[in-house]
Amino acid sequence: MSANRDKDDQVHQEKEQPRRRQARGERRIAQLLEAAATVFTTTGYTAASTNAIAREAGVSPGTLYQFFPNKEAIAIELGDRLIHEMREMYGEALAPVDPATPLEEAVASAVDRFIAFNCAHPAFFALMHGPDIPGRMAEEHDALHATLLSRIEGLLSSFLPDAAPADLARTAHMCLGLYKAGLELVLAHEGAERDAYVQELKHVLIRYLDPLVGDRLGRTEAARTAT
Amino acid sequence: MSANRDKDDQVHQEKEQPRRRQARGERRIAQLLEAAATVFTTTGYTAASTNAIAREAGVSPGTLYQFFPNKEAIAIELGDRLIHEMREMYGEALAPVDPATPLEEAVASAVDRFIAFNCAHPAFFALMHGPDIPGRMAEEHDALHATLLSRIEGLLSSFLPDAAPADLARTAHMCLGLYKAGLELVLAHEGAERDAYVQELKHVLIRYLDPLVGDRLGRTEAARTAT
Amino acid sequence: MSANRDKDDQVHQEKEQPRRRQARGERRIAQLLEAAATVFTTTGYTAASTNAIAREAGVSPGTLYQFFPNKEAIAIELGDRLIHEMREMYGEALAPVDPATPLEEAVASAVDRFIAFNCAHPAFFALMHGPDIPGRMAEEHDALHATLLSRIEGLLSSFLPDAAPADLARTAHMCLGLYKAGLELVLAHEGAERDAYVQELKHVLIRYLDPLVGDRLGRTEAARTAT
Amino acid sequence: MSANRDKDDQVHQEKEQPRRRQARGERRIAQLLEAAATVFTTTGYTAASTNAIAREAGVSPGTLYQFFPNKEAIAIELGDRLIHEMREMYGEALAPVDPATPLEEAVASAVDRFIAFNCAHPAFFALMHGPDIPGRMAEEHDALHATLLSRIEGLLSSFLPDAAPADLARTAHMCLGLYKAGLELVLAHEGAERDAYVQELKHVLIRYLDPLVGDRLGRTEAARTAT
DNA sequence: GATGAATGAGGATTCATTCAT
DNA sequence: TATGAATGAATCCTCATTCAT
Repeated sequence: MSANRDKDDQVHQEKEQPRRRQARGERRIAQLLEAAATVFTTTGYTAASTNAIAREAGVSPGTLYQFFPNKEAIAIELGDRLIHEMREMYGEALAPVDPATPLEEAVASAVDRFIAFNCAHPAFFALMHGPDIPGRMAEEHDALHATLLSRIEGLLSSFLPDAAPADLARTAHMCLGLYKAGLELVLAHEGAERDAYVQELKHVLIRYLDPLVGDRLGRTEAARTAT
Repeated sequence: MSANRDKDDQVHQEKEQPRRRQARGERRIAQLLEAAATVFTTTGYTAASTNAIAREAGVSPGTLYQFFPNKEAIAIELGDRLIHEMREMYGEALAPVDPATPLEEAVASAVDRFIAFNCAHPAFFALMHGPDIPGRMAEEHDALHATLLSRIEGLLSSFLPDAAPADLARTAHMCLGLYKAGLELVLAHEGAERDAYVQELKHVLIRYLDPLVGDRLGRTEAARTAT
Repeated sequence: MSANRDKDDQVHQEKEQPRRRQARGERRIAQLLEAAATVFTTTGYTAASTNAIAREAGVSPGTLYQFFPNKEAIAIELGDRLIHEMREMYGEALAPVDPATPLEEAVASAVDRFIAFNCAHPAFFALMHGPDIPGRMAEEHDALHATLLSRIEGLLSSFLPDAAPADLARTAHMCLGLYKAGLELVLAHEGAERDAYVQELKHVLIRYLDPLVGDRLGRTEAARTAT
Repeated sequence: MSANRDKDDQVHQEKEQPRRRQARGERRIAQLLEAAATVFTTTGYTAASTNAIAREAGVSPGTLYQFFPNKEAIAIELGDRLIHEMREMYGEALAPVDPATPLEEAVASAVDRFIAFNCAHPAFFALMHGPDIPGRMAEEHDALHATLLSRIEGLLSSFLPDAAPADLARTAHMCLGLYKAGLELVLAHEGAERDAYVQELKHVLIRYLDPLVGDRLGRTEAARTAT
């Protein structure tokens, strides 16, 4: 709840008692988004039906459409909130980092936090799970994607201050892709095996990035060491 | 009515043999699979409808069901054929490799071939594209997945002869995941950018695997060199 | 927005209660059941299609499914309502009867009422009309059947107080079977011929039951008299 | 195989080798009818599909339609053959009987034979199982029905020589209906319970008919005795 | 005759969305 | 606002029947 989001509370856009109205509305929206998260997680985004979401939220379909113009909008808003929550949890985390931090540590911490967040908010995975058709990115996922990318870019830029923007963007895309791939495997397993996959994912990212960073100190040693 | 058809006179109590197909049927099947490939590619597997496939093939829905009991069966058969074709193109490629081959070269070649195959058969991507919900792998994708995994394991085993089976399997899973992630990015771009992504994907895999191979000769040097 | 609706403000976490229906919905249900009755009567249960029922009711297929999960449910509800109506018309009729009533009279009255009811509600016949394959009783008909049987057993038990339960059940099954058979013939004819069949049906039942009752007074005389 | 059916063998309707052709055709027809019997028995007439029958017979749908113009025709022909077989087994059974035979005996014997026949040819039941809609008798069942009725009338006429034709017909209809009702119950049970139902069915018929016969000797005594 | 391919309307059911109350 | 009713096109799939070979 940073400063720029509290404004709504102060500005009365409508006459009457907008406070109460909005309060109830907010609750309904939260209710619906929670339900959506559950349904997305359970059935996947595509298979999720608006009726199912409304039912899960304990409201009528009509009510749902009072707050969201369509299914996509629900996904978008849910994504926004998740991003927001992420930001709250980790600050502008993944954001520029003390350049002195070893890459290893930065990556490991980022992965751990990402994964923790995903486990806490399984809907995140469902929303992140890209387009069925490469190239055609649906609006829902788009926003989420863009945000994640920019955050990853932020992180990377502190390690690769000299990289060309295009290269940075590409690297960020790669990292996100690799992360999603790893996450899928992580979520598909449990216990020790899950931990092992987490470890592998870290290796992948560290080894991928390490040579790009290269000349910054003697960090390369780390990447060279096998499991 | 050639001689070998008059046998009917002796009343062959025909058992439940796989009904012999006519040439026309074989053609229809090919046609339907081609149509399915198109539709899967265009809309993704989940959104693809059997009616759409039939329409694309220029036949009635009933005809489709004469050859396939359901959508899943189409995906499975299409997957089988693609795998088969892959095998024909590359032999038991990706299969064990001359251990003297440098990792770099092996990975680069495998990626190039995989990608070439995917570009030639875009449906492959649609079929490979995993489950919406992690853990719940549908039968359609399962077969394809299993085959790919075993091939990758084959390739890896020549580089990691001493790895424990569980580790080998995990590594194979990772490689496949990474590959799929990279492929998505590759397919989402064109021209020089696409090539750049191909290169990145190779880096990812090589750097990920290199330390695991490690002790085999002085191959590590390669991985250390940045783009 | 009357007072009792503002309670929402306290956020009643509404559980999975049987969603309260609106009057309109109740009307639609009645409408749909009426339509179903018509279609069942016209085409028979098996051949009746949900789309046909919806069309007959003048609504879209979707509307039908808002109230009934499937065809079976329609049949069951219709059956329930018919049973209910029957009970209302005749009280716990067919239920135990003054033991002094002559069998003849009891049967005649029961048959007359049953037939009158069937003529008023022809769908009853369609629903009663058993399984296509003996032994495999579908749920729809089952409930109706069971109810009818228990009512017949009730009637019978006042005449056969000493019968073993198994015999009573068997006799009830026979009576129901005979009744259905007779009903079919009755409905297939009109006017005087119909009346004649009604008479025959009564004879059949009376004569079948009379010897079972036997020792109760000199009732046997009746059965001995021919048409 | 009475004399009037062997004629086909002697009369060459077509030139060529009609013998072989017809022979093969007859075999196919028999094959198809057998398959139809199986399918009708398994799924009921309405639910039986021509494709299923062809499959069961091990031939293609096309072949089926080479011999029968439609599903109905199959049922009709199957019914005819069953009737024919019945006639062969029991001669003009159920046909007029030595008037001295006690009614009891005649009915019991007829029921036993009918039931035996039904158990040997379960398709008979499926075909006999009347129209879903009273009054609308489909052609398939019609023929079977008519034949059965005329046979029952034959039987009855020896017991009721003085009955008006209309009464005779009505009584025959009743008997057939009662029989079908009883058969359903008989087939729905097994072992001792089945036998009990057979016994009940006999009682029903005997007691129903006895008073109609009445004046013929002292037969009434039998009917008066309870189980 | 025999085959298997082909049809296409029709079946049950779902779902995003809109409407009347 | 909130509700539940209403929609209708779309989904997968079936089946009696016809057609080309």
